[in-house]
Amino acid sequence: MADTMKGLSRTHYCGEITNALLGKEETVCGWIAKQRDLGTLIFADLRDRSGIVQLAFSDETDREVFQKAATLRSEYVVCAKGIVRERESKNTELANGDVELFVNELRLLNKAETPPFEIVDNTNVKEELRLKYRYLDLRRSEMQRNLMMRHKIVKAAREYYDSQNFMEIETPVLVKSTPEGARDYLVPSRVQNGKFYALPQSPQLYKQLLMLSGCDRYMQIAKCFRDEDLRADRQPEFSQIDLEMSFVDENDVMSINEGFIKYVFKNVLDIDITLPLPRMPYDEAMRRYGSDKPDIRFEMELVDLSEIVKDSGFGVFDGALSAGGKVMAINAKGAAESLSRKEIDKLTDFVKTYKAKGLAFSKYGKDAISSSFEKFLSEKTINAIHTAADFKEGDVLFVVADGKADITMNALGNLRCELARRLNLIKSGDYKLLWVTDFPLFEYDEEEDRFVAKHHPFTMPKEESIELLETDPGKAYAKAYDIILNGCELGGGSCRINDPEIQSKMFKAIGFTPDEAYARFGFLMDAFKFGAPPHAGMAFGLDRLVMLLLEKESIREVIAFPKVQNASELMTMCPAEVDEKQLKELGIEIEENK
RNA sequence: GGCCGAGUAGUUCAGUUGGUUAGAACGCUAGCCUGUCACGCUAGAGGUCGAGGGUUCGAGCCCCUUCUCGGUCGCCA
Repeated sequence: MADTMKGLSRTHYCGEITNALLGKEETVCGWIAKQRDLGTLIFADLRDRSGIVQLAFSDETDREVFQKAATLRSEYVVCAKGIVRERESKNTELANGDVELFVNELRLLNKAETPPFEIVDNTNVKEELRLKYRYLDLRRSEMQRNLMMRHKIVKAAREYYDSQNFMEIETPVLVKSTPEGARDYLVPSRVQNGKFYALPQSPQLYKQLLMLSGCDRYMQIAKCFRDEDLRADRQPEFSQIDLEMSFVDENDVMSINEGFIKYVFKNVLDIDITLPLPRMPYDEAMRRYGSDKPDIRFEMELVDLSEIVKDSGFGVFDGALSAGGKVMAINAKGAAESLSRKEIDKLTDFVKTYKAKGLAFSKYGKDAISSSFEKFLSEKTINAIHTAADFKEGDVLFVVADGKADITMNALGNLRCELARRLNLIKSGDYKLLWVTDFPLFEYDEEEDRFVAKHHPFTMPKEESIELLETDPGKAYAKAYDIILNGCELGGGSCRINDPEIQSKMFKAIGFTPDEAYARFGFLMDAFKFGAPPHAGMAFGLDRLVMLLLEKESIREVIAFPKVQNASELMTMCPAEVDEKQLKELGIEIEENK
């Protein structure tokens, strides 16, 4: 039979038992992390979310307490009352390693089975097991730290946006499905058989309507859902710091929200961010970094060789250029020694995953250059390439040529980041932020043979692009902006269309007939007839922000109960089958997927 | 849907060319131990080698199928 806490009440968290309390009688609660039985002397480390305190027991004082202490095992739940005293030998590893609690009353509140893995900080247990027993994993101080960091960031968001006159408003979780964009999670309606709600991919339409309602400045810590495949930084349900503002343009939105970033970094990490953050148009980001989310912690920019190798007579280059593509390079400075021929070959496979057909290289070793392509080029061309790329002894030059410029840039952009990892160009604790602006309004969807909105169909085109909506949509640019932290998209937003005329042109450009547009977004189009203010907004990926501030590789480390790659949750084992009765009520029959 | 990687005591791993009874460390159990804190010492328990099939005199190891987890491409307005 377990003890109760009757008559005892916790006075401090374990980590709060310090030498400031010497000589005082205090009561602590928690889980046994470790017990060391020396025969007539027993020590036990007691852990709670604040840290650890050492409990000490001697058989010379209270025989009963001592015998109980001898039965303590890992993860037993106890409450202990005792006197704070100095240790005879100190533990410098612990913040409060100079004191211990000499216990005179011990309550065994609950026993525990031996846990499937040791609950220690530097664990290397497989993540699968950690997730199955997530409640045990979360006992680890590292995970407690992660959750606390997340809490602090959410708190900072509420504080900051409140100080800027934003109002937190909840929007519905059961919403109408809008087939544009990501796949929706669907929720069947029982009351209306055969009909479905969707879970929101974002509160987008509601927050725009709140602007129309005169709320002026809205924010919400919003749960969002997308039924797409997972990645290390992508979960099917995730949280956004979502906001929208009226009577503003993109400059106002960027300036208010970089203020939030500054506030978070100062409050959570005590790091000063210099404002305003740099801004870079999308086209420049692609040209210089091969990415719309450039990591500017390191150089290694793309070099366009297209002009230099024009008419070079080398089939690979000529073919790419005549198809309208680009020949571009990056110079891995000083990488010649660390990159073997074998590793360079592996990098060829790496760029192939981004649809590049191959990877040409030149390696400038000691006094000699080995190259996969220079033998096909004239000396003059070779020299021009070396000059353009600043190719010197010790460098390795990588070249990609493709008939599609996007493929060349994307492949090199990803290669650039991969090389930075391999060559250790990225320092821990380095945070580099920027805005990427002026995104294309549309991208062409080959499969559907039509333009689709790159951001979403309520994004305001740049003034000079409005007439292109009807003539040449592919050349139109949007009043959209992303905020990038260390090569990761931290958030993004746009100015929204508040003019019904522009909105209908927009729908037309993405191939919606007026009827189709009305069927999907009629409520919004109707609303916009009643005086929609100019408005703009954005959303931050909360999980990603926490992940980046903690320098974690996986978003799962900062989510209490995350899902794994096949979108199941290993602790509760959902999704799961449901009762026949439940299905019947909903009028749903399951058909086996072939 | 495609590609790549991993799966061997509770945990993390080793396991040679296919060859005797599959090992180590930590954890766990028991005993001893007065200042430990990665306590120490002694002893012990613990294995469907992810699963199924095949090749072989013989499979943890080779072949096929499959499951699980991770990474990634597609996908993610």
